[in-house]
Amino acid sequence: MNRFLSQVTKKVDAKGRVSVPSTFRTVLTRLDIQDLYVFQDFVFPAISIAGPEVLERFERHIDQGDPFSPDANKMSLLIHGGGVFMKLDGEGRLVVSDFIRDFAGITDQVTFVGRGDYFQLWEPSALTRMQDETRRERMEQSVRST
Amino acid sequence: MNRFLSQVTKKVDAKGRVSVPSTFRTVLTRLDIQDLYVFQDFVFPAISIAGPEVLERFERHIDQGDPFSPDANKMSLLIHGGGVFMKLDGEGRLVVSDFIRDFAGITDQVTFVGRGDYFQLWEPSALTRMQDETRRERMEQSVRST
DNA sequence: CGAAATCCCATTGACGCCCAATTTTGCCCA
DNA sequence: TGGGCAAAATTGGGCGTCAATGGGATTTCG
Repeated sequence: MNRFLSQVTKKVDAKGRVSVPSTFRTVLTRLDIQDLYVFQDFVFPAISIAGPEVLERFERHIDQGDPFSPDANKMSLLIHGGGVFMKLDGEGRLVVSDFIRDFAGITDQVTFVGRGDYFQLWEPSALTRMQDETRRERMEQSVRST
Repeated sequence: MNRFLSQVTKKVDAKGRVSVPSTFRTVLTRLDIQDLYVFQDFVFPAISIAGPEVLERFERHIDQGDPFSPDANKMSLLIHGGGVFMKLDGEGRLVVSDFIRDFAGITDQVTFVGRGDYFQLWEPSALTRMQDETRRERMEQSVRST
């Protein structure tokens, strides 16, 4: 399969590394992605990881408008200031930098979450909390609509 | 990669210096930039840092109109009066002058923020506030559009 | 001359790259 | 169905290099 699915929780080692699940790495290989565009998600307290073309898409979006406008500047602040390129090491591990750690509230454990054509890094309990909340909201919606 | 990305917070030392992240310095070298055009940003309470050609672009922009017009004068006030050339020291450090300090509200910590083809200096909390605010705005946009 | 800006050097710490040990997984065969 | 194996994946750590930091020492300029 060529998309990112499921979720796995991994320990961050003493050097601050986590090995990316091999299933995810397989997808990366299939999509021919070496450089990872790692960015602070716009919606969740999580890190999103995709290929370079995602950044390029964001940039094209900015280029369409006035580059001096507050909106364009704010967008750039998110996608440039809130993003980095990273590589995996020889063993397929990712360094959990402060950039990642602080934004996602990650300490010694990371949950990898597939999101289709990209994946995310979550602080484990934050993910379950968000999922629970979402299920609850959907329940209430269905109740209302009956 | 040949653009400025990500964000890093650094301490200003006792002599008022901060070392520019090596990733940024690498980009500067790749773009062959020695003299830094350091100016007070037009949009944010932050300092923007780019190569000399950015100033030249601004000047060309002014030259296109009536040089005596209020607009051209105001523009010059910003790009000339609000800008200065600086160099890094031997170890790649930048002196945080009052020019920078006062405008960006920086005291003992500076956040370097990549902006694509240039980078910025922010007072750390001001940056996170702006980024959070922007994400919130984007959220509200999507909600409205549903 | 005094204060600040520069230059220079030493130490510390972080990171990339590599290899070894261990665990897990998939598969074949009894 | 249960082992047993081999391959793959994960994990831990060593080591060299480079970046970051702190602190003199020296020069510059008012």
